[in-house]
Amino acid sequence: MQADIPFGYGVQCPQCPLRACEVFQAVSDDELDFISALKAGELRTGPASTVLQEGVPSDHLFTLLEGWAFRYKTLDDGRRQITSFVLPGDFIGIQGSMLGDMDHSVETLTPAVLCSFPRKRVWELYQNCSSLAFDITWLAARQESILNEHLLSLGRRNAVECAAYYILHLYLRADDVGLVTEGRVRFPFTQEHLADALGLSLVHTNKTLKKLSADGLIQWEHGWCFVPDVAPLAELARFDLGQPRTRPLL
Amino acid sequence: MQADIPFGYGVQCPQCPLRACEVFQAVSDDELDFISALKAGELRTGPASTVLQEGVPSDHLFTLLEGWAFRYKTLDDGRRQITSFVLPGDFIGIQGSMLGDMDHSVETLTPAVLCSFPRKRVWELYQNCSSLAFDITWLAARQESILNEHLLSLGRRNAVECAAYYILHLYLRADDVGLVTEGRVRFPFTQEHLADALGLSLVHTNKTLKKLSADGLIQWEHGWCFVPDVAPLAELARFDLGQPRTRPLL
DNA sequence: CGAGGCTTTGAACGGTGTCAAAAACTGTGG
DNA sequence: CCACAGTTTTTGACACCGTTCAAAGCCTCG
Repeated sequence: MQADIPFGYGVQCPQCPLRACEVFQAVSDDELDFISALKAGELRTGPASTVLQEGVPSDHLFTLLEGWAFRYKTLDDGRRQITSFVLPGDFIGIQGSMLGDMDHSVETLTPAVLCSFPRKRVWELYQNCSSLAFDITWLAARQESILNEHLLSLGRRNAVECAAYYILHLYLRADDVGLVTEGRVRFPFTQEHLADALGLSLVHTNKTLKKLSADGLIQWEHGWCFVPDVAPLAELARFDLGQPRTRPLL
Repeated sequence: MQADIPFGYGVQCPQCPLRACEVFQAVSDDELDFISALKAGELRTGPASTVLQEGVPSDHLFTLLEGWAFRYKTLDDGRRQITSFVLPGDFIGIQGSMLGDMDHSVETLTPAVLCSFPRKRVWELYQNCSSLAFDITWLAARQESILNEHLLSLGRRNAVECAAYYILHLYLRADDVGLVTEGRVRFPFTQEHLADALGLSLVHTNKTLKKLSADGLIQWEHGWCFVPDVAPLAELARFDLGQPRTRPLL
């Protein structure tokens, strides 16, 4: 995929640039028709906009087409935990349509383009297109798997391992959707965001990143992260490379 | 529900004692027929048996009918993170059937009875019973929500809050399936299990529990936990009571 | 009664958090 | 092109929460 080609207004699903990425499983014509018919429209936002909010039911589900976002929860005294970053191709808002209210919020980091599906028609999808219903469950299972691994990280990895794990995780996901060029990826978030994802303080996150830098494992400057070699990072973080990465795109 | 009534051999789904719990949403006759037809059999295990193993694909999905179990992941040096406890009515193994391999293991804490569904017929379910397909996704979304909250706990709550949160969480889930009597619930696991769930060391977990005890918030002795009052625990843990609790049962 | 597993306690260490301030960077307006 | 304000990164000092190590007590069960 050419990550730089911006989405025009009113992209038709069959021409969706994201589908060109090889991580996304092929869809049949029927499925594509169904998806097209389901699409309610596009949501274009600036950076730092709240797309979904904890405690609020949402009338729409979204697939992020372009840009970055993150899911998070907060404690009432302001402590924030980022539960995951959202990259192009990721599906958000299932919580809202299944459980009623969103259990977390979603905020954009960059200007973003989201493809929206009306919540009311999800049920229709389950009745009329079982393969896509299966895909939704598949995506939920994948998200669960990502959360499990993150939980292992927060609970049992120390700061250095945890940071190494997380950066590698983001790097690989970004690579999947064509956002990595020669080992370089734009990370459009601050160290504070990373700290909130790792469950560490900002200061300690900074020192941890410095350590990874000093060891030559990463270089993170001016919003760009360079990973010279994936292998040593994976070893430090005990990251299981070699997991299958293809997935459905709705 | 009468939690003490043991399951006889070859329980028929319509007579499944679990269904009597009011947390579980009513099913139509059609759905019940479908579930019955899908059921491959029952798995009865002793305590400490591995039901599903990380990295291995599973031919079956299970609903836990009776007993306790837990999901966990490990790092290769032995550090273990318990990602969740499994109580009666919980559905396990979606990862395996969706993603191919299990991303975590599941081990029983007590003798257990599990209702098993062949993985191969999940697809059939999606094609022929969309309401149950929806329920599976619903359960996956709920699990995701539980993991999100746990992530917030590990990342942003301190040891006391985190323990308070988790015990309350378990207490309420146990209550849902009739395992609580007059504020008392059997916790069939050791403090080491709890430590592995909270991401704390065993020693510190013990001291944290002592603190909760000293403050009169809980009493945990000989495998029984007594919660005199839910409210102060919820306040300490910033636990959102008042979330809807009913869910489907497969 | 003995053995093994679990819980409890104390002491010392160290990883991470907090506080405070400087330095570097970004974007804006002149 | 520069000056300035606000944000983000970086650094150092210090406190504290949670870990580790070690050992004692306590249960359970054969």
